[in-house]
Amino acid sequence: MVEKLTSTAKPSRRQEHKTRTQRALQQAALDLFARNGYDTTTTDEIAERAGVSARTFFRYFPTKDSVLFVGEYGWFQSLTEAFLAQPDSLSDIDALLETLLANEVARRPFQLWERAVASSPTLRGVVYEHQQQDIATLADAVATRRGLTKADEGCRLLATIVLYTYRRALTRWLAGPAGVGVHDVIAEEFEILQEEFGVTKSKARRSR
Amino acid sequence: MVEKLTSTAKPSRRQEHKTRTQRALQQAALDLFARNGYDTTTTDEIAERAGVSARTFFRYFPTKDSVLFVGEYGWFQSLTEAFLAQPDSLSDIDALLETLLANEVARRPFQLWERAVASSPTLRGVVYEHQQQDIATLADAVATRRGLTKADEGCRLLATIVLYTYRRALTRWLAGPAGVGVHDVIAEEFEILQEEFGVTKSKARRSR
DNA sequence: TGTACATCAGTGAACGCGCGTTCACTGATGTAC
DNA sequence: TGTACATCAGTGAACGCGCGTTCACTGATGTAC
Repeated sequence: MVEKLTSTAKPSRRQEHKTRTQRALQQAALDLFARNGYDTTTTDEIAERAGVSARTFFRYFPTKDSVLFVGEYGWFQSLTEAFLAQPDSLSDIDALLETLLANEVARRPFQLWERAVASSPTLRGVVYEHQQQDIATLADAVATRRGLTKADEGCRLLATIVLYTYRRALTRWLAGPAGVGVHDVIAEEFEILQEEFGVTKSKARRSR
Repeated sequence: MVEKLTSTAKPSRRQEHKTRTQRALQQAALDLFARNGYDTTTTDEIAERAGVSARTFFRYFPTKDSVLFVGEYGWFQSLTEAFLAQPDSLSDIDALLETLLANEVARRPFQLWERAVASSPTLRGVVYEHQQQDIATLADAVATRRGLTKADEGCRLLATIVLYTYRRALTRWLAGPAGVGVHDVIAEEFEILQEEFGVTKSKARRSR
């Protein structure tokens, strides 16, 4: 019998089924939240759309909002690692810019996600907290790159501003026409940053 | 009979009583949220502490969270006006810095507020939305100062970064020892901004 | 100033609703032999 | 390969809880005369 080999071990039939159920719940939640809004969507609806009983939802997620965030770890971690892998010749800001430019973002899922989050203060709050976490993580990475043992306020401020600028770029990208690449918007946003604050001469390329 | 004159007209006994009740509810909510957390505080408790029946709470506030935000308008509006009143000789950033330095913040109430907001994602989300509003308002003011008819992305980015930097300063001020003035922390924060991003030579004064 | 009526802030009780929990159960998958 | 048992994902029903609403009422304040 041909056995499909996956990454580490064979996921048992049970495990596979569990994973499928979880994914189905998450996808159903994302779709419903994006379409109808978080507050008007009940956990019962999500379960029903995922083809599973209402009770099952809470076997996978402790709270209604957590359905959007389970498994969301790691992506920022790898972004941070990519940042630390940038050549030393780049300034911190340029290294950050390069890292962000190299980061691919899938438009459609991101759009659903943004809509879902925008539909509820609760979700916005949770995302905000994650952002604070991300800022702290990035600030530590910047500190490492600078040879500091611990992030100082400079590292934190830099991380804060760069991440909010990045977020602005992503939001503008989503709001804009579908043809434009993320890269161009990010590059443009960092050029504006340079113009407004006289950022140390960066190699940010002229877009358009 | 001596009549106490207030600002515009005589507030009737009824009106006075209403105002008192509302204030009592808001104060009770702030105290309880800050002490016990938003989620573990019930509207019944708030009403009880304010010396009023449970039902009355919802006569004043449509939702539990709105108790913290009613009457919160205007303060940012006047900050914006103060910004526009700064002399033209100052650069936009310096004008913003001057405005923020001149803005007095009462430590204790602000501390309660921060604790309350920190205790719940829902409140964080609402505050975040208000921040976005404030950023848009400030961006328009910057546009006005620049003689633009409408805020462009430069105005918006500037407003975003300045407000987040301000917020960082306030947070650090609260976390620090009680003796330090807000002004010093704000000035220091903007110096760091200058160092990190090479902001156009500003007259931010050395503190300490 | 005094009386009669109108308004309206506050109350009490009952209810709907959705999140999240508890408990006893079913049936498919996995394992021991 | 086949049988007996163990595990565990999923289910159904009932419940607690707090937010927010509805309705009929009370009693103090305000107003007309």
